[in-house]
Amino acid sequence: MNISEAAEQAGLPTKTIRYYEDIGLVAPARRRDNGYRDYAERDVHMLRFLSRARGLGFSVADCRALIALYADTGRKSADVKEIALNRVEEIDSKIAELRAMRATLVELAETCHGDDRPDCPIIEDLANRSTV
Amino acid sequence: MNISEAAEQAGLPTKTIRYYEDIGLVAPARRRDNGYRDYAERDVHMLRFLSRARGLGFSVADCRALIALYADTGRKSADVKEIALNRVEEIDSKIAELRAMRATLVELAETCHGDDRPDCPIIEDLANRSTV
DNA sequence: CTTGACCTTCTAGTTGCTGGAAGGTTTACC
DNA sequence: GGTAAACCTTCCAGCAACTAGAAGGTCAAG
Repeated sequence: MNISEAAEQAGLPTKTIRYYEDIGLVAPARRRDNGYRDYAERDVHMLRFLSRARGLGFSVADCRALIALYADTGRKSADVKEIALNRVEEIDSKIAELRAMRATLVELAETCHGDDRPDCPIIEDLANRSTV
Repeated sequence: MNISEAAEQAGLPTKTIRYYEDIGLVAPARRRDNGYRDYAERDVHMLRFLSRARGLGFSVADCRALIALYADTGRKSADVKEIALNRVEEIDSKIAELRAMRATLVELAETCHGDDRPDCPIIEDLANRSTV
């Protein structure tokens, strides 16, 4: 099948598929006589795998590792689990960071009357706050 | 004062300060005879303002708007508040997205025995999950 | 007078794509 | 047979927001 159908089935833009091939995340696709890429079910399967992993926030580097483990039928499930749990930790710190930002912003917004007057505690705070 | 001292006081790397000047986020610094940038308290104040705004996750584009409002003594506090509240919304959706990812990953990791055996539900899931 | 810590500009790399240009191919329709 | 739309190809540029490094000028201390 052509790249656009593979793209639709995998849930990825064609550009992204070519990009993944470019950076060696997937093997170069088979080519037809006219030079068009030709995808088989297996290829689409792999692309869908990538689409999901990326959707869960795994980096391209993570994906490389996951693909290697995917292909390695002698893999240890512990290796996969470790990557997943690392990702959970990353997510946790990101959430904590966002929550802290949110709290600060809400606090600032609450003390701002938000009308036509020019005095604004948000601006004040950004200009003068001593600690983050 | 030299850029490195301004950097320290503002809590930004020197590289970043030059970059901000480059993209016109701050006005070009005054120069001394030897070509070195020379910063006054006011400049550092502005850089600190930026450092804090960026630390709260405001984009550089947001910062441009905030700086304009900061400089505009006739500003409406409502305009600033709106930017802050938009940012809160962005943070909320980001947090929601991360939480969803986290839940999926934890669920997967929990069903994975995580030992030397090759069968791994995480890999299985990435390969076959029907919906995200 | 030399060493080391500054400073300058410039280019290029990071992550993960995305957009667009310039051109070849295929398909459908008249 | 012609032609227009909808594919496909490659390559180059750009996004955010820096960051790293190279090549070179300057300054303060001993």
